[in-house]
Amino acid sequence: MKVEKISELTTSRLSVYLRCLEELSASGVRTISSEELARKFRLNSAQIRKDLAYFGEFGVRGVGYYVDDLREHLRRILGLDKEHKVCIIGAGRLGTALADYNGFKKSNFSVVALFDIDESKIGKSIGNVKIYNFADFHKIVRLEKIEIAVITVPAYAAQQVLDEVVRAGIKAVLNFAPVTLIADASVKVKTVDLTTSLESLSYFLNQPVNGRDE
Amino acid sequence: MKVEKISELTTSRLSVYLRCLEELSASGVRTISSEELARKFRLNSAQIRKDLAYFGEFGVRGVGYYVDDLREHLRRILGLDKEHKVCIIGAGRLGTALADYNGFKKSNFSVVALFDIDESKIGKSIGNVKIYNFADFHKIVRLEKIEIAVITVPAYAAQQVLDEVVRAGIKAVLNFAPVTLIADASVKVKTVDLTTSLESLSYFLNQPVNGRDE
DNA sequence: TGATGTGAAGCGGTTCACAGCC
DNA sequence: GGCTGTGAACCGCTTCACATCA
Repeated sequence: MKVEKISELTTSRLSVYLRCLEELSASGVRTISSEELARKFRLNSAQIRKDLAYFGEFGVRGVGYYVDDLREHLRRILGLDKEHKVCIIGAGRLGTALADYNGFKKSNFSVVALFDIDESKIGKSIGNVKIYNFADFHKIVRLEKIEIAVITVPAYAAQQVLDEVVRAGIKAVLNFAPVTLIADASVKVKTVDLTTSLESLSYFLNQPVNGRDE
Repeated sequence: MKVEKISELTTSRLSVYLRCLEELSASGVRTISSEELARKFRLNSAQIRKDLAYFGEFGVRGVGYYVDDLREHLRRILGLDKEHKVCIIGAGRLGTALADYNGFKKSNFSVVALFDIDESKIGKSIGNVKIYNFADFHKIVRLEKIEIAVITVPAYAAQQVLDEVVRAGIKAVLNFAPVTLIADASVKVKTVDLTTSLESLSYFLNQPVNGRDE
């Protein structure tokens, strides 16, 4: 085990490993070697071992890893053993779709608020999630102990929204607006840029040989 | 100019550069140096020059790049000078949100079909986009000349859907299902994994110092 | 014996620094 | 003089290969 800075590449893979382990656990597998895990899910065994070794010695030589044990370790490492409150800013199509998406629940994320500035939307609900006035953002964040913000507003408004999010003390942001956002280094902003993803795909459409899933 | 394999990192940045140039062009800027472009949009000037140099010599020494000229070059390189037909498989919340999203139009993508297997959805429309029976997938792909597929079905169905997509001859896929998909190397699959993105953010919530937008 | 944990090598991408050209 | 295009240096991540240990 090392004391190094962990890259986002590693943490993303931990999330993938966790998903694999959940699948294995559900189908009754008790132990698995890095080799077998790699073969089953198209990963690299050395990378699995190295990623895990950043955080401890979870394996048993000659045996492999205990599936349920490792799963719990990963959940703890990723901070998924505690619930995290999430808000979504921008109650458009994408924002409401995400608010309604059940897939986050098993990771212990719960969407507790939507925000918008459109009077006609404020006060309504999407599923159990109420749409609040963005003017009340700070208050609701404090009240609900929101830790993560998802930004689904138009590009032109995104930086302004992010500034407000940072001012409210939120340290983790998932941004869907197709712009590069600037924030203090103490705030982790991850941008999911669908336009860039598609445009990048478009390039490879015209190439003789293509790559595969990454 | 080199003849090398272009990485997805490069093509993604080209998409970003294009967006920057469109903004500059709209505000009347005629020429720009890589240095200034980098400063304005938080990029790296050497990287801009190197990325562009893979495709030609677009700049003028002592001057910089002609904004409109470079923009058109990038549009052509990314294949955005021609329209690309897109279909979305899975007419749930996310699929319909994407079908209704206008942001792709200016990149010359047009969503021409949604697919589902749910009888109650088939035949309906989201905006101008009709929901078809997935059983008719091959026929509609051929008829509409669809080149790109977006997968927004549940995880358990995604691989099966991808296999069908590949069989229909589609070479570019954007996948939102939280699973690693396996496809032939001639097909480019890009996965946008929201669960992994959030779980990765969750990790950084508990860390003393965090990174910034990447 | 068999699989982990890990130093070392390898590789790809980024940044530097400057020759070359407008 | 100023900025591009690019070889070289650098850096970080991935993969290899093996000493180590249950």
